[in-house]
Amino acid sequence: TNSGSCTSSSATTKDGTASKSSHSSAPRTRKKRCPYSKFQIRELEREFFFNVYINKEKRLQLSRMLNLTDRQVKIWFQNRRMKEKKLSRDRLQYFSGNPLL
Amino acid sequence: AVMILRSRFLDARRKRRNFSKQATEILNEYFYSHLSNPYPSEEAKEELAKKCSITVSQVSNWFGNKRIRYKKNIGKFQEEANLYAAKTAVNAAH
DNA sequence: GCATGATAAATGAC
DNA sequence: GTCATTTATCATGC
Repeated sequence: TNSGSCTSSSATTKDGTASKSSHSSAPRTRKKRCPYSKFQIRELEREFFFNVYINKEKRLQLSRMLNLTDRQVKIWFQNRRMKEKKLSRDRLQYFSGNPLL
Repeated sequence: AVMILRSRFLDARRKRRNFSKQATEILNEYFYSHLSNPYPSEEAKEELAKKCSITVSQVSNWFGNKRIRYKKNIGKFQEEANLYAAKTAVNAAH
């Protein structure tokens, strides 16, 4: 649904060394949250199912294929692991006090 | 039967239901009486969850949403803030 | 039509 | 690495 608005490039160009300037407080603008496409999610989920922890090598490969940064892929896996943990907790709580079991 | 429960669990998550009036009351009381530091500890969250009959995650969600939405538009919540400020003042007097 | 609860990217503490 | 959080977005209630 979203198309090309968020694809890669935005802040990745040369990152960092912008050191130049912005004196003291450089509250570098927080990167705007951009939802990933269905395709990106499918590929990320596929790899996650295969391996909850991803190699550096596969991470680079996947980031290139999906037009994401390695950092974004890394963060996605971290968040995805947290989601899995929360799902487990919720399942336990939901099915524990169930009258039909 | 298991499948029914499974599906029921799956769509029970994003399907939103408003909290009870009493629950919102309790959460707001805590929020506005800790306005300088509206970050309840894990223990406080558990107690709030129990009193509101909701989960700890739901308490965290509520405070996360409340903090950002309050910060983004303090004016809109001014009336509400005064209301609960007065309420906690009365409670303190008793 | 917004208010509200839940989820998805992104950051930072540790 | 985990994990609480911020922020925008999503989906629903009314």
